[in-house]
Amino acid sequence: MKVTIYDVAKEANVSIATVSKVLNNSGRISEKTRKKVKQIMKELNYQPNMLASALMGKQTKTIGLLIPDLANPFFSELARSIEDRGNELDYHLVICNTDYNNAKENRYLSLLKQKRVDGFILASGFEKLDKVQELISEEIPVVIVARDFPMFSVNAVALDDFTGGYLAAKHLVDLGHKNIGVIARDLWSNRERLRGFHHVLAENHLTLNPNFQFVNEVDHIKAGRNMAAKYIHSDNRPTAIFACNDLLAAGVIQMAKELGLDIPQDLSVVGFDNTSIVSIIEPPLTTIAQPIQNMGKEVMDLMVSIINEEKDAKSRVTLLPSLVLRKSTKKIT
Amino acid sequence: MKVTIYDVAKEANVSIATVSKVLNNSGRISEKTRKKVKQIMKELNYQPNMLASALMGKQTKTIGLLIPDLANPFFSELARSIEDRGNELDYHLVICNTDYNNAKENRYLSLLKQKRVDGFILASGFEKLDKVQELISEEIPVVIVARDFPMFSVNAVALDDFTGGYLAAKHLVDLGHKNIGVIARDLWSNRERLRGFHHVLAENHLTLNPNFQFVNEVDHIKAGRNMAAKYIHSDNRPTAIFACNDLLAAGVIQMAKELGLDIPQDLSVVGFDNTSIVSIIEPPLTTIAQPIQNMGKEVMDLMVSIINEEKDAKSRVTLLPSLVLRKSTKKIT
DNA sequence: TTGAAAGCGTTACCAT
DNA sequence: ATGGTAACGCTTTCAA
Repeated sequence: MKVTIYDVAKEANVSIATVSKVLNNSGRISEKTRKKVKQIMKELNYQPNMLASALMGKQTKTIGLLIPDLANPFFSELARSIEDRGNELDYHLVICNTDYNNAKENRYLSLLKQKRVDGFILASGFEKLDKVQELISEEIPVVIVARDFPMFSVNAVALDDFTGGYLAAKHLVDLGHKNIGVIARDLWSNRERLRGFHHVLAENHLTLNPNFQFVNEVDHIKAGRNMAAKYIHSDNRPTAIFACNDLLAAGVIQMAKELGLDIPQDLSVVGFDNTSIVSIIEPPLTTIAQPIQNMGKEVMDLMVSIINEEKDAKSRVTLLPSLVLRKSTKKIT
Repeated sequence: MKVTIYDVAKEANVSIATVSKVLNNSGRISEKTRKKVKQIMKELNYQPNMLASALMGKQTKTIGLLIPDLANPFFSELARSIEDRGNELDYHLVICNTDYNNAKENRYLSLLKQKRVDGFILASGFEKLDKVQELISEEIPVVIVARDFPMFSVNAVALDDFTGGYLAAKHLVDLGHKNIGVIARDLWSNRERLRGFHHVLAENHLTLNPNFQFVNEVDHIKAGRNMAAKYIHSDNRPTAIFACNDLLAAGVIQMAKELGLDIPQDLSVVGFDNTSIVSIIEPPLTTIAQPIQNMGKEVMDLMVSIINEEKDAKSRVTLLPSLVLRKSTKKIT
């Protein structure tokens, strides 16, 4: 059967208190007994039961990660980088796919709370904030990542989406484009990107292509294709399209090519995220890069520092996007 | 503070035993008290502590998933499908990236054992099987997925890799190719695919392009590029390449195009996995499809049935790959 | 139908 | 330096 501290204690002729102390390097134990106990633990292949110690108030060393969709490269790369840092810091991740579905979000939150995770990293939509609010009032550590809630005080590491949109628009406008379409889902971050985008347009006395509207298909590639077709078939076809993520951009490029357009000659397109698929796309996609690795590290570090109460003030880390030039945009002639 | 069964019991004027019973729908409780207790639980917003109940021998409802790399589309899609099924069955997933590194694998195993996960789903390499063997002898449920261990009796849901290789070779040979290159990492599943591949070649008195050798870069796209360059520059250039995953194939296509070859006119390429990136590749990739959704469901179902001891005999589910024709292969002329 | 009490495997305080 | 023991929050007999 499972070996417990009792077994170790008996075998080593000490009390369980002593065993517990050598386990945690706490209290004062003579070098001699420490050696002996450790020895016995090896022999018996003793594995401490974390459930019991967590029940006594210690950490579970487990973080809940709520993410919209692991099959989306941006999120899987983000999850990967968070897990990497977690591993270094000895935390495990319970990863949950929410599909931006509020009911799923809430269900996961409540279930993981019952499992007493040490904290939550939220990368999901959470258009309804009440449950998140609840976590906070219960003093459960929460960090938001890749999703901003400017209206409400919570720890977060986010991208400066406004700047992202700004950069994209600036690049396109600098290339001489005057009729630009945008493709985006109706998410907070995208509204920010649009704000940045509009800012540049306004500076240049330009306006968005009037066919713009938010898309809502879950399959991003398909969404990109459909919206691209709509833009291309309209009687006032844009010369450039800014897609709010790389998958959308991939769809745009696909459809544009199928409709006989040359990228970037007939249509410039810039994506967002800089996931690993950008180099697969033909032509390689010019995109606004999110520093995914960094983001993962920052969010995990922030989480852990909150858990350890190293900082009581809420803090917010904002990372900057950057423009990565490849081959999908071109100066207008 | 945290509300426990004691609080609920007190408030409802019953014993904690009664509360526990209504919680688990066990024992016989009068409808009246059941109602009352449930009512109080609502009011107090009582959340049962799973740590405590797991400590008493109940399940943790958590499964450890060891996977090589979440940033690889095949694995993230697989993880996604496993998690989906887990969610339906009320299990959470702790996801760990192993990078095919045996030390990491073992470390995760031991840590998750301490957390008393109900079982392990292993999608990682595990070239050293001792720790897996150990799990089995400790009667901890284990299922292997997307990775076969024919030599050793363990529950598994795997792809018929031999058939996968067979299908790829058959397709290429049917198109008239006689000089075919292969690109693969040295993994068990790839050795099987090669076996199936060779089988077809032998049937047709053909032999593999002699420049073949296993690759081992971790960056698959890069690996595909490098190996493709090698094949293309050799003085006996293959007319077709079988890449053992889609990423590798993407690299091949990229490099081939950079070197001025037309796909599929000058070089046919078939991939493996049928991940979502295939439709982004130009031209769309002909590939051997793994039924990823199915695989995720099967593995989770198998896991749960083992946990619930619905089957004591080891079982092994083998799924069949299929050829998906797209535009990257062409009849030789 | 309900409740008392004995665990589950730890930690931590207080003695010794 | 070491050990006894009361928690932690729950489940599960066994009595009542």
